[in-house]
Amino acid sequence: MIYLMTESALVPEGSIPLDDGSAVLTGLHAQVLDLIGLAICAGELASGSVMRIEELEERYGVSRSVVREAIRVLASMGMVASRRRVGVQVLAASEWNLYDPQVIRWRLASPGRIAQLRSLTELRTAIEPEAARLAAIRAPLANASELMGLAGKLWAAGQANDAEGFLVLDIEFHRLVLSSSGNEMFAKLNTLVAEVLTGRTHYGLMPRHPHDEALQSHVDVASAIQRGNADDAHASMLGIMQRAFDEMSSIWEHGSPAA
Amino acid sequence: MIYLMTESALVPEGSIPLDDGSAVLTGLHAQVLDLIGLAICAGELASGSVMRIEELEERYGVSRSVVREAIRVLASMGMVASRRRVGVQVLAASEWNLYDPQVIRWRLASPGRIAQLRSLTELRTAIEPEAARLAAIRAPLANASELMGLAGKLWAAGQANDAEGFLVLDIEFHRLVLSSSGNEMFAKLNTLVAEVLTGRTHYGLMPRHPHDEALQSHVDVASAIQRGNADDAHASMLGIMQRAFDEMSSIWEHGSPAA
DNA sequence: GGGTTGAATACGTATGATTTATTAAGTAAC
DNA sequence: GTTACTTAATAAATCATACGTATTCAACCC
Repeated sequence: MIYLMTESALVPEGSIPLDDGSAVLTGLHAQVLDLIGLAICAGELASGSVMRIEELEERYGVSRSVVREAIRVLASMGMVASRRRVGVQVLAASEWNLYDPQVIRWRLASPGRIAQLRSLTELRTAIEPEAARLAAIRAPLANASELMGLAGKLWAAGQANDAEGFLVLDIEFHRLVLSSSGNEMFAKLNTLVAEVLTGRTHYGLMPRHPHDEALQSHVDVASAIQRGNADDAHASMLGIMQRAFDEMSSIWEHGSPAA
Repeated sequence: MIYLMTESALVPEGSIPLDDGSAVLTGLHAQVLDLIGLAICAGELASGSVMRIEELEERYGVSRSVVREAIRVLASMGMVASRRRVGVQVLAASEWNLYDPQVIRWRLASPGRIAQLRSLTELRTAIEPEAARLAAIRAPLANASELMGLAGKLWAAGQANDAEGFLVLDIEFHRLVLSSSGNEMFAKLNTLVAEVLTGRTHYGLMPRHPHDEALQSHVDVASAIQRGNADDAHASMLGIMQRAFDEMSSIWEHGSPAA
């Protein structure tokens, strides 16, 4: 039997994000959902295996309603399917909603996170240069100025070897580019990008010291957006992406971060 | 009070896709979820408005568990948040999981679908050329051959003015390119692309007769992938995307499909 | 006026009863 | 032996109800 935390008086139900990227799960429903989701993504509950509601009630020591609600959410994520007279069946990974923020977090917390970071980085290579191009065309002046400011601070944090500060600024920079694209679908990928940046930093897939060219490219992106030069913005962002991909590749092929 | 269909003996719980793209919703849970989700996307339930569980029970004539499970799913999609002593609050559209297939379907069924098709088409412009590039590098020979076959049939269907046949083949062509990219994140966008292609056809945002260049571009993409020429595959797919975007733009600016 | 207390409220959780779809075994007919 | 039909077992789906618990709001006191 797995014991779960009871409600605290401090926070509303659901998940409350913490500064370090983790979160407190309040409410039995959210906790059970998290445990089952993690177990599936980690492969502990293999594709095809079935479980009964009653079995889950006992395992987690919660009531039917809590389990059922968690199962419904997992079903809407394509992770399980529940069928009468059979039980709750774990579906193949090809069925999962890989763009669901919760699924992304579960997979990044599982073995196989490296392969996922590779997929996500490839996705970024397609998205972010195009977002930068659109931002150069559509971004309000205020956003462009803020991007310039962020690029400056990012440069400073890189020079000062301030890894944590760098990460926060980097996330904010890319978030602002995505939202400045004026396209809701691009903007929605900001959580995905933030998870990738956090993940590659925490799992040692970044060079210990950011390369000067990477820092300069961020300035170039911001400057191109401010000038309204779409092609330059695209090219500079593409440079950032390719460098990020190469850095990750070389590190996971050689084992440890380069200097 | 809204009356819902009772279970039929023909199909399992959940949603069963139909040939025409629609689906039968079996199970009270799925029906209630669909009704509320649609109402929110259509703007009938405005952002910020609150409803009580009991109120929803009465409106749909179902029990508490059914309503609660639907609400939990909507909460995981970022569409509502339920807070004690307040009720269930509809969240702003900026919080919704726009990549959830169900959310995409609800939004395409709502007014404002044109704006969404525009966003989605812009997203395709970023994704599909890159997917074609990767497919040229990674696609198994069998996939490349199948793409060539599809491109041929697509060309024939276009010449024959067979709109329905064209749509089916077009969906299959783009699905195969995405999955041949070898990237799970790209592959997962096949439902999104299928929805866009279906939507723009059914809402009259396609030219009545496919342009010859568009048909030729599909052949070019398939051929480039088979030759392993990444840059050509990228360029040809980009051509398809830009033409699609321009066609949609000109139609919704002038009102009716061009010849 | 500001902080504290307390009651009202609506969600959260637990549980038992009942219904319904589905599977699989058993049976009869061919 | 295979097919078709019937029946029983099973587990999810639904309903109904009770109780627990956080949050809000207002009355109250200092």
